[in-house]
Amino acid sequence: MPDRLIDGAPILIATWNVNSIRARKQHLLDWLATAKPDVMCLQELKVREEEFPFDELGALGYEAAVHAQPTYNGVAVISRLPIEEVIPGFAGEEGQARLLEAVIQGVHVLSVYCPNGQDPKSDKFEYKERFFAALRAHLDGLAKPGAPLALCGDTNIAPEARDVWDPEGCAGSVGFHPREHQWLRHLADWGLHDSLRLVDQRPGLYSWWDYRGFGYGKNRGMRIDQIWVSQGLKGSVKKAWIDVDPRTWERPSDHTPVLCELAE
DNA sequence: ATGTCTTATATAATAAGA
Repeated sequence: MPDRLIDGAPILIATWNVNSIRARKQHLLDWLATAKPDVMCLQELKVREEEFPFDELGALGYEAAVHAQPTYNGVAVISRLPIEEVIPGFAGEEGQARLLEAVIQGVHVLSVYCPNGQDPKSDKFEYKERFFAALRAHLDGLAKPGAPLALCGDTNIAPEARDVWDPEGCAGSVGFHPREHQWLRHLADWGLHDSLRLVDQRPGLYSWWDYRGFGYGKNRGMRIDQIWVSQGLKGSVKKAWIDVDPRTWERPSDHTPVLCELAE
């Protein structure tokens, strides 16, 4: 058995695809002030690193590790606990800023923004396939499943029927396609567990609703953001939930935060 | 409802994502 990884106080980890850190800066600051996560993974920064709000997050007690590019993609880990090591990027990115790892209290925290894939017939879908294969290979080279690791972010895949608003209608579409489920299963087979499903089996728990067609109002959502924990952290997951509230705010991200509390 | 709302960029109209 691995050593105890979480000493003392519980650690609250969160992940949020903000869909532009500039457009959502105040939402993020407001949410941090009340939710108070210790570690937070962010995706879709859509900003140059020099325009990332280091100072305003610093004022709330967070240091930040950022892997960004102009206009598209971009991921970060922000933390109130010291960040011991930062590894930006990996071999599968193909020039797009989609993965950053930060080591915090010995825990590997990975913020990931997986490709959307657009359409199963699109070449972007092939990129999504390569990305998932490369991500699995990256984990193979990074750590053993017994090591403490949390892979957090927007996988752009809803794992199961209970994670989409219309399983029949969505079947075969991007985000809920059998090939995508194979890729996600292969990734999870490294030794990852979907933290929310360790503690909550209810259907209809969504993290994303389409801007189009009044998706949120009709609750046409999908759970495409997850916090995956390694075998070494599985026993430490005490709570896991989705905070829908920010999706109701004015000019929201199309995603809402996902959280997981780790404790002895 | 293959829609339309979002954000980005050499700030006006377009591209791209979801």
